[in-house]
Amino acid sequence: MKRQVTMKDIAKEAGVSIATVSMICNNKDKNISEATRTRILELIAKRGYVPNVMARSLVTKKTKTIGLIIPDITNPFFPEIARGAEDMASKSGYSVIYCNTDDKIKRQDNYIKILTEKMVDGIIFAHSAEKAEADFNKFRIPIVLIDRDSKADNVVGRVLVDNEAASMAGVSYLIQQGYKKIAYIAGSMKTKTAQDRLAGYRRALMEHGMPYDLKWVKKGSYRSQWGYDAIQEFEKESLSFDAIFCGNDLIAIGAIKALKEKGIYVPKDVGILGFDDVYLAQMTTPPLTTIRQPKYEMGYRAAELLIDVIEKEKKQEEKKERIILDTELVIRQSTK
Amino acid sequence: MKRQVTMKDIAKEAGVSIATVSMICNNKDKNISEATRTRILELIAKRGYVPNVMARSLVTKKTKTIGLIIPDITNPFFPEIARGAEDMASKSGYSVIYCNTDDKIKRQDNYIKILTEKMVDGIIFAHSAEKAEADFNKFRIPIVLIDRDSKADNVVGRVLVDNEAASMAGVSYLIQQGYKKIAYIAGSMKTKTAQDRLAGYRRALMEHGMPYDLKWVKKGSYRSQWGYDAIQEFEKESLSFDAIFCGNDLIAIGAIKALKEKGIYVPKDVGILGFDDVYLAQMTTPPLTTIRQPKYEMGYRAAELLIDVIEKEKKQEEKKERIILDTELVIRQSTK
DNA sequence: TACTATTAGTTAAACGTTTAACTTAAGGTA
DNA sequence: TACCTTAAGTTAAACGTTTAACTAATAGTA
Repeated sequence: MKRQVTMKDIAKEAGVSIATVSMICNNKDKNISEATRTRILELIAKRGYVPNVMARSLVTKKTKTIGLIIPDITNPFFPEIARGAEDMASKSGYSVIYCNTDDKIKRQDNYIKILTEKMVDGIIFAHSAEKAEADFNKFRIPIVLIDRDSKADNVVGRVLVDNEAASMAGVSYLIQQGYKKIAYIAGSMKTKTAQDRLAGYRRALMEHGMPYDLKWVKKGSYRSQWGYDAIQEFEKESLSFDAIFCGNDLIAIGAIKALKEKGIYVPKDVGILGFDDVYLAQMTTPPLTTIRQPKYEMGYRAAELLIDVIEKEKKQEEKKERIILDTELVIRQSTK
Repeated sequence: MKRQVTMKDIAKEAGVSIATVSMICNNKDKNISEATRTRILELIAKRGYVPNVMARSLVTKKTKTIGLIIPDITNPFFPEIARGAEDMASKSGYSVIYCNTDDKIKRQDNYIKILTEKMVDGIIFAHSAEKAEADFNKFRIPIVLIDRDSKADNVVGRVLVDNEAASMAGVSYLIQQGYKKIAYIAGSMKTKTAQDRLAGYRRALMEHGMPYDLKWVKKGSYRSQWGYDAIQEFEKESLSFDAIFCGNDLIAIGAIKALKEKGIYVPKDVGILGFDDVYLAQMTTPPLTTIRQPKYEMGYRAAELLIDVIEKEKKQEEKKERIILDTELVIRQSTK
């Protein structure tokens, strides 16, 4: 591979100093004559010069790169978030390094270390709450939380959804539709979202004067296999229900599959309510009634917020934005 | 934010030279006494020193970062690939920057430029063939192609699937099941995959002495809306068929939806064969018969190959690996 | 004329590492 | 004793930029 063309080469060939070339590249050209400016620019194009970002970053301490730490890109909830973040980032000239943690603290810590070393300018983070509260002090860079809240106060912002209110609205809808015995299959309780959704489920029941009983809630993970398995558990305990609120759409899909195998039909025999409205949700039979989260927007706004902080170099203290995005109950055919 | 702790700080505090610290950090410590070694290591831990990768990269010309250029992470075919690549990369201490091109040449070129500037050590690339052949000469870094082949000869490797053979096997299966009039809804003809799958469809028909007629093939995009629309087009032309081979699972799902709305049932009235075996495929009603691609493995192997080239600094000429992964016909319930 | 401003640059230090070449002291060998 | 080897470092250049501080020449002004 041929050697990279450097500023030095350009400067030498043009008979100017390196600083002149640098200034032209960075549009700090108030003190450069139009003639030299175009001459240098042409030379740059001709020689195919591209600036070395390493060298630049070394002095500016900005890498124009952000990190995106999520549990698993393979979970259909996350690609849209990632896409939103990437679209916004690239619009502002940033690249994004993505990291899958599987909600494992160890992987999470490792990525934090790596991203710190790589000197990313900031991080978008859907963190696991496995340890009571993540230690964000490890970060010396701005971080914005998505999807999952945390009490940690050294983050510059959050882009969330009101999981409790959304769940409450969803379960209330179920109640209004006449469902009497509503079970809840929760996702991983390691996440704040699962805790909030449980709280919403509970509040909906209470406010409608219906009993809240932990017998009717199963706690597991956010995978469709868990939805499938949870149904078996309910059956073992011979618990009967006429509707199930599921922690996310994947769980809902697994549950529907299990019910179908037992000859129980949705929504005829039991109603199913999902959460997220992933792409899949409209493709299943029956299409899922679910609570939509604006996933793309979540990623987009998070990147926007983060980049804003980075560029303004706001102190973390200054302004901690908390953006709450709207959810929407999407009524399809898994409920009557 | 506090200043980064540097090697200089460590060296000064320990009363050694910077070079000593550097050598210890990089395990080039043959000439370092065990005593100093542990002393420095302890100091590093105590002060929380992390090396500045920018500075290092500036001299070594390695960033331990690779790029992943794909059309769209939101397309369920790609997350698994991305995950495979990321898993392998992080195992070897590499990070991955991901880029969505939407198969737009302009975005593609832009990312190539950015990744070059950021000095990634290599690129994994699912490229669009919109322009006859992509100009990989823009790259001064190793690149491995995934999913879509190209005649370009300045790539260090490819990880592919034999789309033609796989399609031929799939369509042959359809024929063996007794289907007589098999249509094909193709994805974007900008991609080599779509072209190869068409070739396979054609060969299957020909080798079984069945007529190949372009009336029965519709060319569009890899989105489920296209599958839906293609059915309307067939109807307008009042073409009848008893099976459809779809360019991917998304198309298949869209087609099934359109058929269902017209009261045509799968597989009773028409059989449907998909491609990819995305997660969705087993969740739909009916679950899709489809040709599975080893997506995770594709990403994993591509990263493995790329990193191998990077670390060995093989010349591009030396060894151009072409890895062909096995596909598998997964028979579910969308065919009889 | 003497002074100030403006234009169009240049100089050189700094960013935090890596690494080839050198040094110095102690120990071994003939 | 004189010479060689080895261990345990040190020195200094290099990587490719950015940027604050400086300069030199010309134009404008009182």
